[in-house]
Amino acid sequence: MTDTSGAGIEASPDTGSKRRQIRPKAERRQQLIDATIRCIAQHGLSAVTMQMVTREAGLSVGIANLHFESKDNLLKETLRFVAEEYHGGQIEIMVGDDIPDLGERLDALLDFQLGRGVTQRQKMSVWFAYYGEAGARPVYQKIVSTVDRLAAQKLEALFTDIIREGGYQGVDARELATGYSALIDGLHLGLLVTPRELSKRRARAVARDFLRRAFPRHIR
Amino acid sequence: MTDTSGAGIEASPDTGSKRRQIRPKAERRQQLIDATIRCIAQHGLSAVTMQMVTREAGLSVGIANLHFESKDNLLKETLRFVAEEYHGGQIEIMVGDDIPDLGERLDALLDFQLGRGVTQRQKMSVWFAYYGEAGARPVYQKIVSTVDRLAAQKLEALFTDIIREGGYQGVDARELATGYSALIDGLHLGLLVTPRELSKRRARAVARDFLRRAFPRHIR
DNA sequence: ACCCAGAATGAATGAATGTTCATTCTTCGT
DNA sequence: ACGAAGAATGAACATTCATTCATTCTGGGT
Repeated sequence: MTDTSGAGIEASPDTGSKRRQIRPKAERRQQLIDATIRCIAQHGLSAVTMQMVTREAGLSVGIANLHFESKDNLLKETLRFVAEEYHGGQIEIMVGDDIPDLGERLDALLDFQLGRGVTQRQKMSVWFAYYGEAGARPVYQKIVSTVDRLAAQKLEALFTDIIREGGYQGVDARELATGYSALIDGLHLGLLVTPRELSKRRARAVARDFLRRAFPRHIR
Repeated sequence: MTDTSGAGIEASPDTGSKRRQIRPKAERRQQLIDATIRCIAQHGLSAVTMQMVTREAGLSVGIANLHFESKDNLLKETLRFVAEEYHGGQIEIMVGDDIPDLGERLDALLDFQLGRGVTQRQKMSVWFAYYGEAGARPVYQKIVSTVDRLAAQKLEALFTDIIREGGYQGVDARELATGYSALIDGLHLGLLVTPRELSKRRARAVARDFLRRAFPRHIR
């Protein structure tokens, strides 16, 4: 699914209609999660309040505790959603046979990781907001590492295939995969914290450089 | 005070002394910043309270507002301290003439970045706690990018020297420096969030691999 | 010995926030 | 048409936290 489009992340609440609407639980949950993402991106995790989130979603305060038991739980579920969306997208590219050429598949992966628009910046903010708390919250650590480990395995497998196909010598797939993942994370950080110094184009160039140096016969 | 609650990793200053001590302002400020670092590492930035910090420091609540005007300011000054300590250490290694050999200087830099001092969970936690909020707080962004830019310049200069000395062809110092910095940041993240998957030793190996691939005549 | 500048204290205050729940409203099956 | 199930509301409540400030205490200078 190439179109994730952020579900309703950029949509604003219905304007004017004051009428109370009844919708199924699953839809409200997603609506609240989307609002939470927007709030975290705009105000930071530590400044997010329930009132803020429910107002952003165009709903009343009580509803958050109706569909999620607590604020803690809402934040937890929001992290789970973002983590699964991000890693799920990566994995789909890596294991899918849509792109038979391995070099092109690498490029598609890079596009997904560094190529998106404004929505991606929101997700990045959320991502690192949780990372910041992960040191003190085992719950967050567990959610992230679960999906992370799977993505790391798939990346290592992809690299292994590429190494075999290209006949590259003296290269360890696991070590390269670790390095590439860390590089992408670091570039995301740079884009978030020092956007003035690091443009998206330059970030892509840097990541591509890493891959080219490792797999010269596959990239460029 | 009742008890100085040795929860902190670093030993607290005076244990058992209930007597009120008068110390110069600068000393108290540092004491409070240290306590703030410990609290953020243990409980997360969003859970830190003034009461928590002052108790950790073995002082009363009022003192924090005496030496720093507000909680916001205390957090800001703590970030400034951590940022300057980290980047200052790097810069000292990069520009100092203590190590004339450029390859060895690179190794020393790597030691500093992934060795004991920095990779302590405490410092890492603090670092990324602020990164997480930086997307929504321009003040944090500015503090980090100010020191960050200086360190990036020094790193680029060091890489330029190495490229000249080694006669490496087709390598851009600026791009390499950006990549290396991002890689180090990403590895720190991995050490913090998924310590089970990424050991300190492996992180060092990955970073060294990056450098070796770029400067084969200087590393190993 | 004695003073006093200013360092340190912590109970009190008021604002902000998460959670609850009695009540209202919508929808859908019959 | 109608009633029940349950979705949605938001005022009220209890708690927690940053900040204040009247008061106490300490140590160096005289």
